[in-house]
Amino acid sequence: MFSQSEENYIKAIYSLAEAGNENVSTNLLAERMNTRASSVTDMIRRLAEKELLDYRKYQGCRLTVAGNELALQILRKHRLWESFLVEKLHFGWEEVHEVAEQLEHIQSVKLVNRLDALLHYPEFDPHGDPIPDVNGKMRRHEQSVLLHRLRDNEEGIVVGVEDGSPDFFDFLKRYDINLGVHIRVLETFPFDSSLRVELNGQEVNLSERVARKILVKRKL
Amino acid sequence: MFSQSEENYIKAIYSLAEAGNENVSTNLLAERMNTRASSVTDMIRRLAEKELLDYRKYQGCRLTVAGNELALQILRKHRLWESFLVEKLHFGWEEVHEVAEQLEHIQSVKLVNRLDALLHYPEFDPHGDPIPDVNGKMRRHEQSVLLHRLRDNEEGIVVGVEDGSPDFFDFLKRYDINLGVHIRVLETFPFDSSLRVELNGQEVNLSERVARKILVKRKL
DNA sequence: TTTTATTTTTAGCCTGGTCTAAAAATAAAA
DNA sequence: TTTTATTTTTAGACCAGGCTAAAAATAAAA
Repeated sequence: MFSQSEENYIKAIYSLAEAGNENVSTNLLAERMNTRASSVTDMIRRLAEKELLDYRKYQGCRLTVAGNELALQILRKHRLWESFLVEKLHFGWEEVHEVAEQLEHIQSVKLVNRLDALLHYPEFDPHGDPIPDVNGKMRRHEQSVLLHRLRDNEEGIVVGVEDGSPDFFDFLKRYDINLGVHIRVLETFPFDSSLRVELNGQEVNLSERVARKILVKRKL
Repeated sequence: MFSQSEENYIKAIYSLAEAGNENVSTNLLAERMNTRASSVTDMIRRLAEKELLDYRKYQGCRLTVAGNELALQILRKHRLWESFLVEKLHFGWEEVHEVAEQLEHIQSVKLVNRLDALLHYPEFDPHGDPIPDVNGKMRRHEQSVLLHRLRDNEEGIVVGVEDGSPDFFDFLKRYDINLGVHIRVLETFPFDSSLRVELNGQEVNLSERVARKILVKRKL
């Protein structure tokens, strides 16, 4: 149906749009895809041709309904495979992304639905991200989110953790991070994806690894 | 490491070599790959360049040790995925090939070994073909083989079937095919992969579907 | 508003993998 | 052994998906 490259572009556009970009600019997409703006322009033209996105020269692009559906379908596959790798093959959550990047391109509706069933229709993947169901619907995490998903200035209340190792609990104790604690994200550093946060009246820098293990409930 | 296309060529050369072709000719390979002889020549040159096979102009090609190892590794992945699809996702044996053709190209040593463990290190795939172990070693099926694997003039003794449906048993009863019956393959028809066989003193034509469900022990 | 800086697009080239058509090598037949 | 048929290779082209360098459009600054 669509090439791996096309699917990767669609996925990237989806995620950039979700992160707040109405029209995704060529340069932004180029950066995300680790490629050149010229290559992006070419691909965008092809994808617009296939009605997966709307595009006006110099104005960036946005997914059409069909493009959105495709993105959700790929996301579904990616997250189900990640779940499979962790649940059934005992991979660490940090190892699965790379392999899932490959597996998400396997073409077989039956396969992905059977996988879903094998895993008992999970609603969230090992990173805490929601898994679209067979119709592309996601349980929009009204409830808990992993800390690293908060954006600058968002605040959440700790409702759980996703790691039971002694080292991790030592860390939490050191900073008095317990259930019910309020955490506000002040700044995120793209370099290492670490976060400067405010909690218990102090400012702390949390690594990505830590932020991906702390479940919070968003405060609106 | 290697492209999907390259891997598919290696696989095809392996299987043609196994089927008795010392040096695999360009035309034969073209036919198997559903492509043109000129394309094959190109690809063979590239693969020879990469030391996966030996090649002398107009003389066909054969796998090097490295090529053989690669072929076995791909075969291992293919057959483990087929086993997974049948065992864990309840696919029918006839549906799995196409999907496994895609899955066999996923690059992750850890993945395939974990899959192997999940399935408890199976020695044969759902079609009865042997699965290479982590070192590329195959339990050469001294014992039972599916009937369709016999070549012209080979003879086997029925030791089991791989289907429990009433329709299948009706068929077996009609031709008096029971445990212990001797079957000699007289001729195989590439058109539909059906077989003309001699059994119980009669000549019968068996479809591929049937031949893939009957387990026999080879008579030497 | 005009100039300057930035973003985006165009134009043209490259590689992998395919194709067709024609030439060359090998095999079969006379 | 010479001719004819078949197989295989070469030559040249095409497409997807990338690249660089330069041109065009937009945005920012003077």
